[in-house]
Amino acid sequence: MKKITIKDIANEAGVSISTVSFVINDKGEKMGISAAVIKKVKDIAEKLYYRPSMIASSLRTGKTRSIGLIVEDISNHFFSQLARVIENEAGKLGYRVFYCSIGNDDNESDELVQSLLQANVDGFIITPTKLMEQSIDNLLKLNKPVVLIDRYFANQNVSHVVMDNYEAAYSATQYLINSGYQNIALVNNSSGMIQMQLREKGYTDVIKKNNLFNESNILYIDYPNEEENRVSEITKFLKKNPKIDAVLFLTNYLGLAGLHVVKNMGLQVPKDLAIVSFDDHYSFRLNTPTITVVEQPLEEIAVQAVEILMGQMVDEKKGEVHKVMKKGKLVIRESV
Amino acid sequence: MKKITIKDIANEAGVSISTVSFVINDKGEKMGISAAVIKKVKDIAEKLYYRPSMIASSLRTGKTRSIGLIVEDISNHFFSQLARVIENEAGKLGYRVFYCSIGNDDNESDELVQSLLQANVDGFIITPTKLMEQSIDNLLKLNKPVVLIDRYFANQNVSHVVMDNYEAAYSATQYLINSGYQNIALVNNSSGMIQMQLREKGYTDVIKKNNLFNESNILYIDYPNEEENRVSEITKFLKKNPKIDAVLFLTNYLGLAGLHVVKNMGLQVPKDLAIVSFDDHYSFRLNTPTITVVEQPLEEIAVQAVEILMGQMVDEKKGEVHKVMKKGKLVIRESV
DNA sequence: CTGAAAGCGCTTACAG
DNA sequence: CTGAAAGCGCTTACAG
Repeated sequence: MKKITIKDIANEAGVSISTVSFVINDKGEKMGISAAVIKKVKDIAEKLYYRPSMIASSLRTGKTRSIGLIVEDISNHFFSQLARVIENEAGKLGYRVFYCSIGNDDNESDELVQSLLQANVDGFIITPTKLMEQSIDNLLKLNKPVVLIDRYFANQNVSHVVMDNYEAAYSATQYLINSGYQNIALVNNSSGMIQMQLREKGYTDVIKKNNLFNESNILYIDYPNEEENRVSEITKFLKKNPKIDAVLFLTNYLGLAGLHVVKNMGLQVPKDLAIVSFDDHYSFRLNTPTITVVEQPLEEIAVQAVEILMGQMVDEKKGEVHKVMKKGKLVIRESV
Repeated sequence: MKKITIKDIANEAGVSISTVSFVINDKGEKMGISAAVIKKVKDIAEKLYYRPSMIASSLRTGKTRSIGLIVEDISNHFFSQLARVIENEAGKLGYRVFYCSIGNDDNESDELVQSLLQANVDGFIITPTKLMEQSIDNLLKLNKPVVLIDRYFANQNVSHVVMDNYEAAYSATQYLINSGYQNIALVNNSSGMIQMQLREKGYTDVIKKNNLFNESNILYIDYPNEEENRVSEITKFLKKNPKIDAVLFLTNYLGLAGLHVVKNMGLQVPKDLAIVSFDDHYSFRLNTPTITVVEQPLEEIAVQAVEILMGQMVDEKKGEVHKVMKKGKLVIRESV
């Protein structure tokens, strides 16, 4: 079965390929093609199961109707959810999404960008890691629309959609303080990424305001890292600081490691230790007790990121930069 | 910054575009191009940051060096793991992977196939759902390489790589019997897909052999379905059949719903109820007690699926059909 | 109202 | 050892 092209249809219909192209792209009427011809062409296209070649049309127009999505790790629930919503949103608008994960080697991130560039995606949505600032600058130079999500670079003027991390951490910590905890620890990673800094700052500010600050209550876990190491680091940390009565974990995998530790050490939550984690996860809802979390407005973030990106793909709005913050939601469960 | 093409390089180097093309594709030596010219062209390409247009080369060659991957639901851990390994394997061979999820509407599955076809993928890896048999037949007619994973259609002669579901269910059930359980329930879904049938048959055969069969010990949960419904169905089922002392859950999301039920009903595992589930999941390892599971050889399945697919993409092996079964692994934890 | 033709950026058979 | 040219399947400015 050979591939049906626009030419086959033109032959069959006895018209030129231009006419077929106009009809197929629903420009028939605009180009003043007679209703009879339009119908004939459409019927034949259907009869022959004609599928336009995206490749050929991309080559001609320079557009692929696709966007590249680079996330930190697609196997992390947070990112796979995000990806799913983005795919849906983009799909509604007729855009395909090409995913990829940065994985563990930040050095490879520019290669991902290059390969998406080579695939000629029309725009990018990225959760950037530290080393990507340069890659993103390059995209801007190439005039490629880019929207960052989850984090961004403070000194770069690029559209982004993120949660209000400072506020979310501030509220979560405030909630722990209000619940009577006095030695509230923080578990962060060492990535230094801006969203992590802001979360830490939210925690620190409210803790200091309440005169509860204690530097040794803060743990940084190397990033990236394996779960085993996270578990052993947190265990060591809790053993060394027995006065800690609550912990705020700044990402879901840190929180999950925390649950393992609690389990291993036989601690009672929240009696021995209260827990709040950023990002929701299946295991947080299933755990006994269920875990209080800061839920990110994933859906809103994804929807708006796509919207902004689409805006940047039409010429008039090309230069507009939108910086959006969405509020997180403290989901109160049983762990505090 | 304009797009650099082969022509720019040819101009700069003072050679023809053919020469450039040969060099870029590492056919320079074979075509007898002088080492000096090769070096010159390569240097210029690098200096200008030349990136070949995949689109143009695809249009010309008819190959895209990409494969389409259709999974049941990318947000399910099992499938996202599978996707990740497949992406890695394919990546090693210079192939890009386009994912998509069938989601909840089986009727849309043919559209996914069509859109991947339109994107001109060179081959397909699919976890088919019931309604896809026809779509897959179409792919075969179009001479597109296809490898099915996780399940297949009994009457269709298509390459596939699956776990030995019958054996895995048989062993898991045998293990429950050996551990002294007498009223072993089975929770299946109503999809009727072959892997589910085989798992059920493995269970049934060994149960009958031991004279433990009881039809009311088998529950079918509508497919597809929401977690809440799964939880309430399982709850009703366990309440109605109080003699049940062990349950074999045939997928990870059934097992997870089962854990919710156990939690809600306040049952002690394994004292009140022993549990084994198919497919591993983070929550199974974190749960107290940890849950015994049938782990699928994900990595092996993914690797071999890619291997077979690649084989089918070279002409000589085009027609070869490989049907492969891999053994599952019973991971013994604390829930039995 | 419709067609002939150029061109997107490549690859490759052919010629010399 | 290297180049001129055809062609992949489209879109679109131009002509009539």
